Amino acid sequence: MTVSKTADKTAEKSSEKPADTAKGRKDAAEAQGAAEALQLGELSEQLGYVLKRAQLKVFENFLRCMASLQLTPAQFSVLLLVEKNPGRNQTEIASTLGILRPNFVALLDNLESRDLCARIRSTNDRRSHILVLTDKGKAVLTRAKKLVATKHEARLNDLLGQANREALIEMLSKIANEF
Amino acid sequence: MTVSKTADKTAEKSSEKPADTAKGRKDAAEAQGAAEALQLGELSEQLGYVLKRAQLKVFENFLRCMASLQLTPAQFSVLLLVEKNPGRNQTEIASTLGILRPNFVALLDNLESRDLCARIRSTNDRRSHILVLTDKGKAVLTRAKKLVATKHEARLNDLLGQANREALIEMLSKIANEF
DNA sequence: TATTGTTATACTCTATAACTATA
DNA sequence: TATAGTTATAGAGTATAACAATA
Repeated sequence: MTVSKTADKTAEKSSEKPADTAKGRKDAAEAQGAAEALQLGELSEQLGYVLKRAQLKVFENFLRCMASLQLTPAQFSVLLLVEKNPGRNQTEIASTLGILRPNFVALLDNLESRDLCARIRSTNDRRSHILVLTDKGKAVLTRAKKLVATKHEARLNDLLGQANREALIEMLSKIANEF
Repeated sequence: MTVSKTADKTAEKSSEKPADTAKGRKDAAEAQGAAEALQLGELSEQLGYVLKRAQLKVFENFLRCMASLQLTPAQFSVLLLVEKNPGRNQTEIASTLGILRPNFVALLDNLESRDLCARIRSTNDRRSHILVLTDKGKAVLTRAKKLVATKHEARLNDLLGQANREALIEMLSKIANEF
């Protein structure tokens, strides 16, 4: 455990943080000695509420599965997108992921400092940086995909079943794209 | 529009913020002149990715629907939980929602300053504050529920259908509770 | 003049430590 | 000694403005 959820600053600090992000919430829920659980009531039917709680759980599980590679969901998504779209610049990769250009700089600094991807000055337009995966980046991404498939997705399949998992992702995509 | 996503500081500032949280992301995706969309590839099958994007969309829609009442998802969840569980203290309400006690103080200060809920010193244990909704709080919550039902949930039903919406919430609850 | 990458900065959310008043 | 509410504070995430280099 002890996954650094952060890890985007230019100078990485792989210090043993006191806890995964999960800890705080868990503490919050377990602090007092279980004095009769509260009634959630309509809250358990609120889409936003269950969506947010589910998202937190999924990200926590992702971080645990990726602990050996030290990849956050955001970093993994960048690597996936750069692999699938080599030759694109920072603006294109960032905006596709909903990351603002200023915030993408530190994230890329981190990946580049770990030799997972590289900025290449474009010859066509010398303002832009083309992004590519390094050999190490490709290797790490391959291992990351395997971890996601065997640990992360497998867990979800156990919980929901293959068919439900696909239906879930389809509905979430629809919400993300059309809501 | 111009919903202040924040609104938790003790002294509320209902200044016209430059933009809803959504704007930044939208700008990020539309900034450059649509130079051939990128391939999402495996990203569109990643649970965490679609979950996060869907959650952001749902929260944005929630804020728009609640603009007239100026209630955030977190504030709405507190009002719902206090209504359903009157006589509970701050620690119990906060921990059930996964909010840490220190962070719950400003949130409550805001609701109390708007006369939506009240802290009452417990007679049994003078350390704790019992939480209750004020009459105004009950009235606002009633209106909020109607807005959620007629605008927010209705939108989701249009998009997915009633049956799918229920299946979605059930799956998300399962993930939130068992993943 | 407009755009790319960048810096600086601010605000929100989340997290921990430590104080106070009560128990 | 332990707990409830609180304060102070720090770290990530996310947002905007503005600058240098380039177009």
